[in-house]
Amino acid sequence: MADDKYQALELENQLCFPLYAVSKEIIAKYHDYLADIDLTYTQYVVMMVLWKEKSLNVKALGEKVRLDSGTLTPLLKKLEKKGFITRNRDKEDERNVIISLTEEGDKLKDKALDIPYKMGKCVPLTSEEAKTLYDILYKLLRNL
Amino acid sequence: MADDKYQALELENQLCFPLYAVSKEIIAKYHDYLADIDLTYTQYVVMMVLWKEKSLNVKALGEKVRLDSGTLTPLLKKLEKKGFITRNRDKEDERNVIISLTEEGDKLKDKALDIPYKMGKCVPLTSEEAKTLYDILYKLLRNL
DNA sequence: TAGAAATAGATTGCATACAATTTAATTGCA
DNA sequence: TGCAATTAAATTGTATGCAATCTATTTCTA
Repeated sequence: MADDKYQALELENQLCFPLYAVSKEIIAKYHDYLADIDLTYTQYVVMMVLWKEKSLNVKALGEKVRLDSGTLTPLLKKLEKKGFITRNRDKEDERNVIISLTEEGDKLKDKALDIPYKMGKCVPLTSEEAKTLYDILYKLLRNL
Repeated sequence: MADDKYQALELENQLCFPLYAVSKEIIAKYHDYLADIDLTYTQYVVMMVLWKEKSLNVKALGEKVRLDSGTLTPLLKKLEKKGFITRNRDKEDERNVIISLTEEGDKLKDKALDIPYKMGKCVPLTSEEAKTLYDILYKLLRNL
C-alpha cells in the first residue's frame, strides 16, 4: 500500500474522465444520422436552438449552447454557406450579428425529427437512470 | 400544442447536450491547475495512465483513454518534447511504438497529487450524487 | 459632450478529435 | 514458402474548442 497516496490520480477514480469519454462516444453515435442531413453534432446543437428561437444574436446563441464566438463564428459561416441560416448585422445595434433560420434551415427540422428517437434507442439506460443522470447533469450545469 | 412533435428536438429534452456541456465545463476547471504543471487535460489523462502503467504501446494506451492514433500521435510527440515520455519502436514487433515514462515524467506525478482533491472541491455534488453519476457513466461506457 | 469603459463579434494561435487513407511490419493460409 | 489479410502507427483533411487579442460600436460619466 506504499502507493496509496497516488490512488486519486488513477483514471478510474475520477468523475471527469467517464464524463468526457461518454460525451464523446454518444456524440460519435450521432455521426451517421447527422451526416444524412449534412450536420455535425455542434451544428445540430446550434440548429436545435434556431428551430425553436427562429432568430437571435451570436451572444445569446452562445449562452444557450455554451460556446464562444471563437467557435461559433466559423461554425455559423459554414451553416450560412450550406443555406440553413443567415447572418446579418443588427441595424439597431451594429455590434450584434443576428442569426436567422432560412426556409431551407427550417425544413431541415422535419428531416431531423427521428434523430432523438434513434439516439434514445442507442443509450442503454433505463428511463429511471436516464432521468437521474439528466437531473444530476443539470444540477451541475446550474452550479458549475 | 401544434408543435408537440418537435419537442424531442429541443436541447433541454436531450441527454447528450448536458453531458457534452458538463464535460467541457469541468475540463475547463482543470485548465489552471494543469497549466501549472504544463499539461492540457488530454495530456493529463494520458499521463495518469502512464503513472500507473509505466510503459505500454500506443494501441493499449488508446484503448484506456479512448483516443485513436490520429489524436495520440501528435499529443505523444508533444509529451516527448516536454521530456515526460519516450517513444520507441518495439524491437519484438516493429509495428508497435512503446510509450514509457521518463524520470521527469514520473516526478510530475507528485506535482499533480493535489489536483484531484482541488477538482473534487469544484464539483458541487453530494458524495452520493457523485457516486450515482459515476456508476451510470461507467454503465454507459461498458455498454455503448 | 468627449473620452473612457463596456460590449459583441471576429481573428489568431494552439490543441484536440476523428474519419479515411497510407505505410510498414507481421500473420496466416493456400 | 509466397502472398493476401491483418495489424499498428502515422498522416491528411475537416471541424471543433477556447484563451487571448483586436476591431467596431455603444454606453457611461466626469
